[in-house]
Amino acid sequence: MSVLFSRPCEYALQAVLYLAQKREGEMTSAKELTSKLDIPYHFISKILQDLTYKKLLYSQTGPTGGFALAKSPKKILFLDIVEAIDGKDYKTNCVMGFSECGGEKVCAVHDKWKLIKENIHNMLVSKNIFEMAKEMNR
Amino acid sequence: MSVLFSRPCEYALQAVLYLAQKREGEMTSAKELTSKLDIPYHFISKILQDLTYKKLLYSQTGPTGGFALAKSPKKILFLDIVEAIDGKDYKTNCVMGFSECGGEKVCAVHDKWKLIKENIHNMLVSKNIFEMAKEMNR
DNA sequence: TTAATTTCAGAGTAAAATATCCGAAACTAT
DNA sequence: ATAGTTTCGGATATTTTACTCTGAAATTAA
Repeated sequence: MSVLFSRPCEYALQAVLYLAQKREGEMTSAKELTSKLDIPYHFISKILQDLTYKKLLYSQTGPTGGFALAKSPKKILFLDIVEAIDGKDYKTNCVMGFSECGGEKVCAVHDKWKLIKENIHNMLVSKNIFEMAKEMNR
Repeated sequence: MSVLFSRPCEYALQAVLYLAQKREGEMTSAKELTSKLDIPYHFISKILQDLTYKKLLYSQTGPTGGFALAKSPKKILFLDIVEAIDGKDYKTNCVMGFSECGGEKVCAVHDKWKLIKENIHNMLVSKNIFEMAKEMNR
């Protein structure tokens, strides 16, 4: 089902993008996220906790509590989320699964895949999530 | 671990590329493939059977038996293998996992991802597996 | 201070992906 | 014919990923 990123990573991207649409500092509960996005409650909760632990989100318990971005959405890139959840695997692993590929020996599509990876990286850093959230609102 | 294609698909690509290095018509056993490539015996066997069922390989039982490409490696593309095993998911699914993305509404990186997908497609069709196998031999 | 609402932490379950086993059928060579 | 070697088909097992449950701790407001 998922293409390039893990399921938790996809959910994290969706959630962060949702939070980026809120006014700065406003708290959003896991409950709201689960109803607006189509993500199981306990699962998104875990992911949000994880992002909080990694300092990308800020959280607060109690009523009026919830989650918010830890810093301005203008200063957060897609790449920050992706690397927090999935690490850098997509950058290092051979697209054909050859374990040797990368050093001395290299697979048959290594160079082409390298270019594509650069494009992907570019996609992840070229816009901040504030701009992205704004785009999606239309 | 795997980046873009499923594990079985990665294995299939490796196996087919190995077969493409053989002279036309020569049979190769699952046993040989499992020892040359780093793929579990029973698993690669299944994948080869699957590719045989899908007419990409030809097979024969008994000693001297094994698997061979069903047609000339000059007429087989990477895309043929990928679509046989994984289908077209990477072409249709949203990279952020939004189920609505694609029709009316569209996600924040839809256009960029579309370009990348075109690059990937290009990578899968620009060379046939005969050329690829030749390259990798050096 | 109590009840309600939220996140937190850790364990548990379910489903999907990956890998294995086994007995049968097909083929080859002796 | 028979023994050896291979693929075939279907079931099973294992591992990883996705998802859930439960009880506790923090916060808020009445």
